[in-house]
Amino acid sequence: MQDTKKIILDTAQNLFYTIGYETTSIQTIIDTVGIAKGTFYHHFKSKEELLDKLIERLSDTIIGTMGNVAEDTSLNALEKLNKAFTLAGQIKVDTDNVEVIIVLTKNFYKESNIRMLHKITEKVIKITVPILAKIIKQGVEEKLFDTRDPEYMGELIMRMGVFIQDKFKDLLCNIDNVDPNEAAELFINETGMLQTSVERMLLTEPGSINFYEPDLYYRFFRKLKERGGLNDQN
Amino acid sequence: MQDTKKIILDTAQNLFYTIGYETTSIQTIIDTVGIAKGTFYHHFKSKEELLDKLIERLSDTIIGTMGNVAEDTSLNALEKLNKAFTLAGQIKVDTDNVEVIIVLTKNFYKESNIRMLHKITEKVIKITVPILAKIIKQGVEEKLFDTRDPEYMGELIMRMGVFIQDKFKDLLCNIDNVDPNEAAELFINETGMLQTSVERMLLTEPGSINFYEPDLYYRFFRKLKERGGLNDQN
DNA sequence: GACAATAGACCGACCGTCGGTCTATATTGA
DNA sequence: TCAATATAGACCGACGGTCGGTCTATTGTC
Repeated sequence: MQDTKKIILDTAQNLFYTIGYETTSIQTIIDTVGIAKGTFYHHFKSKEELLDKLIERLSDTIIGTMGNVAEDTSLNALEKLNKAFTLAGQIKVDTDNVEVIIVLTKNFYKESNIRMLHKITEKVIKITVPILAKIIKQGVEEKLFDTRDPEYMGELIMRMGVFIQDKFKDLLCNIDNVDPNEAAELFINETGMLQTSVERMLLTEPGSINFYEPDLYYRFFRKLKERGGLNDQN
Repeated sequence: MQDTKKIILDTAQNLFYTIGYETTSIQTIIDTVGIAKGTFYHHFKSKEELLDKLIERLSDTIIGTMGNVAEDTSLNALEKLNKAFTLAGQIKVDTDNVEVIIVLTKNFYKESNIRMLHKITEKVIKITVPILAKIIKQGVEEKLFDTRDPEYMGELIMRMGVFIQDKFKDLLCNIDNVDPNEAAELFINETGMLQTSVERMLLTEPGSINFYEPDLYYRFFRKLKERGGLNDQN
C-alpha cells in the first residue's frame, strides 16, 4: 500500500466516522489530506470505491480475530459462539472508552450514514456468517445445539446482534432523559431477551448463551451519566 | 389533499419504485408531472419531505389492514399472528402478479434505494410492532405463547420478516442460474427455519406458526421460470 | 524517456431559492 | 347588485452553490 493511498484511507475513515459519508465531500477529504483532486482520483476511481476499500480493510481485522476463536481447539462450540459473537461487534463497549463510543454513536449512526452503515453491516454479516455457521455446526455435532441449518442460524444470530446494537444506539441517544440505572436495566433486559431467544432457537441450556455482561453495562451507563451524557460533544 | 400534490406523490412513487429514489431527480419528477420547480417546492420543502410523505401514506394502509386483524375477536392470538405477519409484507406474493414482483424486485431493492428502503423498513416496523405486541400479549394470556417481553418479540419477528424478504429478493435476482424447483425449495427451507425459530422463541407448538404457504412459492417460482426469469425486463 | 504521481482548472448534474406572475375568491363601496 | 379592488396561494423558471468526477499539464522517479 502506497503512502498517499493509506493516508487518504485513514483520513477518509476519520471523516466518515465523525462527519458522515454523504456529508463528507471529496473536497473536504483532499483538503484535509492536503492533496489535489487529481491525486485522489489517481488512487481511487470514485468515492464509492474509497468506501469499499475502507470496508475491505475493516473486514480483514474482523475475519482475523473471529477466525482465531473458531479454530481454537481448546474451546467447545458454546464457548466459541459466546466469544465469537462478542468479537463481531465493531465497537467494544468498555468503561475506558466512553468517549469513543459517544463520538461513534452520535455520528456513525446518523442519518447521512445510512448507506455506509448498510454496506458495512452487509459485509460484516457476509464474512462472519460462515465462521459462526462452522461453530454452530460443531455445536450440533457436540449435541450442544439443535438446528438443521447452521448457516441460517448464524445469519439470524448476527442480524439479531445488529438489531441490538441499534437499540444500544437508541438508548445512548436518549440517555439525557433517562436515569442511567434505568437505561442499563432496559438494555440488559434486551440483551437477556436476545440471549434467551438464541438459546431457545438453538435448543440449548437456559443461561448458556452469554453475549453480554450485565455488570459492564451498569458500570458503563453510570460512567456515561457522570460525564454528563452526550451533550458536551457536538 | 390538493390535486397537484396528490399527482406529485403518485408520480414520485412510481418513479422511486421503478427508477429509484436517489436516481430520480426533482427535474425528472416535475418534467413527468408537467409542472415547474417552484410548484414542487411550493408543495414540498425538500425531496426528503416528499419521501417522508410518501412513506406516511404507505403506513396508513398497513396500519389499517393489520389493525383490523388485531381487533378481530373471532381469532385467537395464534391465528392473528399468522394473519397479521402476512399482511405486514408490502408485496403480496402471488402467481397472478409475477410481473409486478419482478419490477419491484429489480428496482425497489437496488443499490440506489438503500436510504428509501431503510426509511420504509424502520417506519413499517415502528407501526407494526405495537400491533404485533398486542397480539403476542394476548397469546401469553391465552397460554399459547411464552415470553416476558411481547414488544421485543414483536420487533424481533418483524425484523426476521424483513430479513427473509431480503433473502427472497436475492433468490429472485439469481433465478436465472437456478432451477425453479430448487429455488422454491431453498426459500421454503428458509421460511421453515424462520417459522421454527419463531415457534421456539415463543415456546409455542411446532407447526403452529404459518407465515408462508409452501405451495404458493413452488407455483410462483415455476411460473417465474416459465416466463424466462427476470431478463426480459430491464 | 517512459511511466507513475500530483496538480488544479473545469464540467455537468443536482437540489433548493427567489423574485415574480396568474387566477380565483373575498371584500368593498356606490 | 355589481364593478373595482385586495388578498391568498398555486405556479413559474432563471439562478446560485455544491458536489462528484474528468481532463490536461506538470513534476518526479527509475
